[in-house]
Amino acid sequence: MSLVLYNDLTRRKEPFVPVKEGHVGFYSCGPTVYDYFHIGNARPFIVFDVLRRYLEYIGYTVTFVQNFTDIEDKMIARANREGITVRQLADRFIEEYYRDADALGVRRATHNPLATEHMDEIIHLVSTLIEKGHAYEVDGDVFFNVGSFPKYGSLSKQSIEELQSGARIEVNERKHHPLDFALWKSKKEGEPSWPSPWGEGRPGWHIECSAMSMRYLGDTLDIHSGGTDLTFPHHENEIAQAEAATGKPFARYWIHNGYLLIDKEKMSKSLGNFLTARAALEKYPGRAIRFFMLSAHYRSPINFSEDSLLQAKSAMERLDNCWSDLRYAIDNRKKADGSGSPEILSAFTALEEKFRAAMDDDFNTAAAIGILFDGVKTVNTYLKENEPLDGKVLDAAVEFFRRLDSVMGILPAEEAREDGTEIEKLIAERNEARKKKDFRRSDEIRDELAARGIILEDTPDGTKWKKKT
RNA sequence: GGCGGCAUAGCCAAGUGGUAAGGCAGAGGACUGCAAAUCCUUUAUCCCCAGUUCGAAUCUGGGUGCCGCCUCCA
Repeated sequence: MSLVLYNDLTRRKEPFVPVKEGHVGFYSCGPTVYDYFHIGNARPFIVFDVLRRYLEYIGYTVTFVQNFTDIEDKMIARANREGITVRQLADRFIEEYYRDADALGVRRATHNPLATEHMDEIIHLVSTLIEKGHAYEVDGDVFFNVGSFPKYGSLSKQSIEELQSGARIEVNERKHHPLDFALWKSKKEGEPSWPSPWGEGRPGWHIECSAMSMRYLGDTLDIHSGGTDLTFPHHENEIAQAEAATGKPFARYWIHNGYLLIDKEKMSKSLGNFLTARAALEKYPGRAIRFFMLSAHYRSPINFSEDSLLQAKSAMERLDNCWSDLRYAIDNRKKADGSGSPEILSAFTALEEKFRAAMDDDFNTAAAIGILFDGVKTVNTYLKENEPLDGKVLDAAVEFFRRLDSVMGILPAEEAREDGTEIEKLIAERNEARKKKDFRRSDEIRDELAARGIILEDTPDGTKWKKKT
């Protein structure tokens, strides 16, 4: 049993074999930091974070690189509009990116390179392309010569002619061919620029990813990922730039996540039908959003809706309840270290194997979540039907969830237990009242706590409390 | 015009040849002072048609519907 993933290069599932045994170089296209990212952008961040975690879970050392595009038309436009520099704009939204990504449980990348900090690599790559006859300069602009790269179109499975026939590209007479794209743009009034052999200017959008990915991961990456809308032209162009320069395969596996739809339509900034992740996070817990994203296969489209998010939230709460019941059992319920109940221990082992099989099959997170819930059922039933509880089983259950969650990242963070002295006092008072059958008073206390977001549960072993999600 | 995706219960969603995971919601029951949580029971023949096969949601062909890429876009 080993990892198989769907490679867009070949349009089929392939066994995963990295260039260097035991190591994975993984590049994922990151955001242009001109605004908050929207919930559709959040999908690749979350989904590829899980892929990265899974690769680590099965033993790989992963170098995960995700860029920030910090120089680009929209950056310039917005900075000008706000009367700040492009640098200031980038700094601000990089910070905002981290804030939202953190809230969504996305682990920090190994490297988050910035285009503006890799001008040497970019210029060097452009120069190489010119030297090798794959690019040409026109008055300070440099274009990639698509005709010089026969493989062009191989990722999107389109020939140059086909791409061109449907194209809605503006005619630019300085280009030799309509599909030629800019590697370097000459400076225009009011734009930041960098010196280059072709004069002052700035890089085109596609070149940074080729330059920076190779800078951190070598000429051949193991995995390159991004949203499916990047397949053409962005990724096609990345391949052309990199392979024309190095003569080596640029990335072994190309994986693209499906769109997030809203009202059955693609969510995008240009359509204006977007919801920022920030706004979504004000409405739903980050873990619920994450759960929602993982509840479908990463290549399928998913539809974002109030209802979907509420469903995800309820489902997540079932998981949370089980987890907190388990912790409560360990802290408060009598336990004995017994034989370890072999049947249950092996049930956990079997479930983890199923989890692995699901994830090995092109990262089937939806199936993986199903297995997580099989674990929930196993634990709940065990907690209900066994007395005394066997410490070994409880520990195995915790271990099971911890291991799976190291990949999924949807369980609540281990937070320092907050001081519950006052809550405990009220609970004691309520239980006194209950003993005297003064249910009016006891319900009053329960309502009072509920208003503060504390939910009580009366169990045979006493009253437990938890905070509302 | 070229390329691609999707169609599974009220809702979300796995499953890609052997008689449908999981979750949400609903119904009934157990437990509870009442709740909450939990457990038990219960809810589908897989868009349509034709074909291949002993056997198809799963393969083939033809429809229908929805979505996307070919332009900045995750």
